[in-house]
Amino acid sequence: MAEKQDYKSTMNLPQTEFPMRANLSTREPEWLRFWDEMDIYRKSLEANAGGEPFVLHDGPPYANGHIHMGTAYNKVLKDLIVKYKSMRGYYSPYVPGWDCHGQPIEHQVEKNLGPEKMAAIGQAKVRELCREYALKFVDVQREEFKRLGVRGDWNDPYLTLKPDYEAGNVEIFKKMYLDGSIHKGAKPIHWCIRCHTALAEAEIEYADETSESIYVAFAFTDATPWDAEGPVSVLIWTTTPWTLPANVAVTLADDADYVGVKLVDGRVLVMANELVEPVAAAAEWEDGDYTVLDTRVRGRELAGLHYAQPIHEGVRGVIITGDHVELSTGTGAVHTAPGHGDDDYIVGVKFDLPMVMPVLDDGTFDAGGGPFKGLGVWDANPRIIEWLGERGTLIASSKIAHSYPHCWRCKQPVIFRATEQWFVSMDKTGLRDNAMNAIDSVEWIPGWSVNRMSSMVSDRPDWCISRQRAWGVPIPVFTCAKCGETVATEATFDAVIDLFRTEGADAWFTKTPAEYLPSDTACPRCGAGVADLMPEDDIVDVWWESGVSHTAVLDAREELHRPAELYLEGSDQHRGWFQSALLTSVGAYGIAPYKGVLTHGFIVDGDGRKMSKSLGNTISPLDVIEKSGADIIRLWVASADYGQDINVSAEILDRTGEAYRRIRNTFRFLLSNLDDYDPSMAVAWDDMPELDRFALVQLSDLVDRVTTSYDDWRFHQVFHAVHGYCVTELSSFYLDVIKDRLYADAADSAGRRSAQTVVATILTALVRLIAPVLTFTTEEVWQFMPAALRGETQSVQLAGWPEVDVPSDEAATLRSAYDVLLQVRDVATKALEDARNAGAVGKSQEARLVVAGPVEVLELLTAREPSALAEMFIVSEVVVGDEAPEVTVRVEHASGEKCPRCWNWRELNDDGLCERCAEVVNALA
RNA sequence: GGGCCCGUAGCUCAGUUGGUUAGAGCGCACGGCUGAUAACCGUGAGGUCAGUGGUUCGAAUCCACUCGGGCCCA
Repeated sequence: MAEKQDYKSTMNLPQTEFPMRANLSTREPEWLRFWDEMDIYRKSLEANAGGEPFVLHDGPPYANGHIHMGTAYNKVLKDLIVKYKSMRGYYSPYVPGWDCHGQPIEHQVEKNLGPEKMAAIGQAKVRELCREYALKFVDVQREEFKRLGVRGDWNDPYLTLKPDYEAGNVEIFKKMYLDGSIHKGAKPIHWCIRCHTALAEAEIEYADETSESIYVAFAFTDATPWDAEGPVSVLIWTTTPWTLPANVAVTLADDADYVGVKLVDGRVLVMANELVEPVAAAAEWEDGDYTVLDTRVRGRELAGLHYAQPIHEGVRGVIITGDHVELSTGTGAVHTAPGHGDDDYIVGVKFDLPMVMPVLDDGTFDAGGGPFKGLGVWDANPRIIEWLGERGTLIASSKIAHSYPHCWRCKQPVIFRATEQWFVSMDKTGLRDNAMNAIDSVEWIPGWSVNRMSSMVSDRPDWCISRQRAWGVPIPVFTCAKCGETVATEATFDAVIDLFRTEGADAWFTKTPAEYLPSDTACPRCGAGVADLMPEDDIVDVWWESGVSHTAVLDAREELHRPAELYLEGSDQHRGWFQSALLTSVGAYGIAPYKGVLTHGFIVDGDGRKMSKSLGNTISPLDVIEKSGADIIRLWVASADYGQDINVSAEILDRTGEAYRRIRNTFRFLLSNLDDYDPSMAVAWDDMPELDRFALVQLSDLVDRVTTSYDDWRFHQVFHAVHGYCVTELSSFYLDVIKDRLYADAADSAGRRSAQTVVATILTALVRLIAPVLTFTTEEVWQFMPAALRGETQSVQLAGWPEVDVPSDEAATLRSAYDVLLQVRDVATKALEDARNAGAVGKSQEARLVVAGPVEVLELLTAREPSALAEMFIVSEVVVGDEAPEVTVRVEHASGEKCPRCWNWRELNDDGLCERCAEVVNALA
């Protein structure tokens, strides 16, 4: 026992302080302090001050609530890219931002206050509370993002509520307004009665709702082909009875057949031929209750006929035709109220129909509601049905369950209602075409993303940018109190830009225009002076606000530039930020705000289902950090293919943790064998054993593969390449093989130093390759490295990118030779396993191998030293045997005795050691 | 209902222009080692490539449909 201990002390066994257990949740914060103290963000910029710039422009998350898996994923992916580019030498500033305005915050503040207090305080006070609320969550999220290891200018982020940013909105508005892209118009939009506001598409949620379903007969006042049969009406179907007061037309399908259906009371109802049966079923007509008359005409033949408006006495409506008429439901005759529907609006414009709008902001009817004046639309529904029933024009009535739009905040059903709004016109100034062209100039990752963007831009309606709320940036124009004219000129815009820049948008609500507009400002129509100008009440859509960051941030900050190299967000932003940024940039400058756009999928659970509280399948990144550490999240981010949805579950995180430990242990083993190493001991390529050269070839190939994967934005392949390399190339092959040399050869022998040279090369390359991902762990590795390997470089983040050069001709030869040798090794390990199971050997070092095989294989083997083969197979002896069609390996017990020091089987010297060990031990003595 | 996208072993991913018994790593089972030890090495078992039907001499790869899922829109 004592003797054994002695030999152990003569060996160079692995030694390192680098802990096997990561204990990330407590150690990571220490590295955050370390980086903070050295100001790593500034240092990374200074280091690449002369480098080509790479600007990844952060899309601002909404300053509301804690981060979740999706925001964590997004930020880590960005950080990974920024750090990679930075290590490649790019000047890569990263300025995080937050979206601070908008309805959700205002709504939350409103909820906290309660409706009474809310009504009692003024707009300025509301804005102050909203600001406090937003800033609070900026702080919360900032700390959470930092904890993930994300590097950026956290001390000076961009906030959409900052005065400079608010002024940026006006700069873009000015350009687009003066170009004629922005106009005021009436248009049906989603309107929330409760919130008294227009809602953007993004603010709408669809949910099941039960509505009235009614069939109503509109009596013709002009002659029809069916007049001989009795009084003729056109039959319409609607699920919104309250829109009937605004009816001005009935739209038919141009090409469809329409028939008259005669009821037992003699009335004739006109409807599409193919919908007669469904209508009969809905109206519960029995077979004898109705007759389909022979006369049938195309929809277009009825166009121009008039009918009596169903609600208003003495008013007439007109029959028109349109493309949007569906023949799958209803009657084929569509009740048309241009103020209450998108399709209706479009045909209304086409046929120059009046836009009747009898519904007020609060959802009640004005005089235009006729008998229903003063009623709210939902209350009016049953009354209207009753009223129609009394007049005999109600043919059928039932309930229908269908998907209906709701306000995303108050969850109430919304209505379509025409109001005065501000719009960005998609076509008036060619914005749509210009945007489509700009899309072509951008690199979209993944490639299909361009389809999605193109189809959305080509299909989208004009962009309604006004909101009737308090918490935001005002639409920066004025209205003449005398004549109602809009006043907005270069001079007024510049004055507003100035005002916002110096005092913030709050000043819009606390000052009068006379205080900041040029004194000679006057209404161009009636000549009224500045004292008669009223600031616009509406604020601008938050998508507009975040969209203009290309100007408010990229242009405004010295370290950034426009267009940015990359925008990176979830795929929902094709309709959100990617688009609002594109439209405002193309509108103002004619070009896209980004050179590249990377989109990732959504975070879903292990079964591919979306995460939701009701499903109970949510995972919080904060919990994962607490339990496992941020590097586990970062490794998970890198391991998944973002081109599709990204799964996360306890099992997936467990697997990720296992992969992490494998990588960490590989680093630990590399470190532990460099304890006595210094770069001055490095062995040159020409002096290395072949195996070591091959290891460098493998490393060089890895660097190439990983670099290409990063450059191609395929980060999951970075993970797979690095992990696979640790497991296959290193742990189970090279590192296993060189243990004998590292442990048993003399500490300063050429063989050991050569292996250490390779180990050091692998370590310093590998730690850089994975540093963008495992930001904490690689820093830990960096700080545990022999100081001389680290050099002057304080942090792995400043260490640059590895280059491992190997002579290419020799590398090619080695690759092909080892391709075969490793196959032989596979056969050998299998044979050893069989021998082990048979009880013939335990450790492979107890074995002697006899290899037979095809002549070209035997040639490869005999060309190498038997000792090199024995080393590679980790056995005591390898003998090249006879030629055979297949490679076969016979396992025999090694001859000689087990050397008590190195455990190889050898002829032992008198001192009981093998030749090599005797020499080493003697030299030590 | 429409647009875009996804569905390969328990998990994460490879699968070149369609071409032999579909691969890797992890996990799992079993074994070894005890000088990487809450480590390390080896062997093995796992897949009607979501399903159905086509095109083809041949399909995980092309087409259609169905099912399941995601984002966006109605």
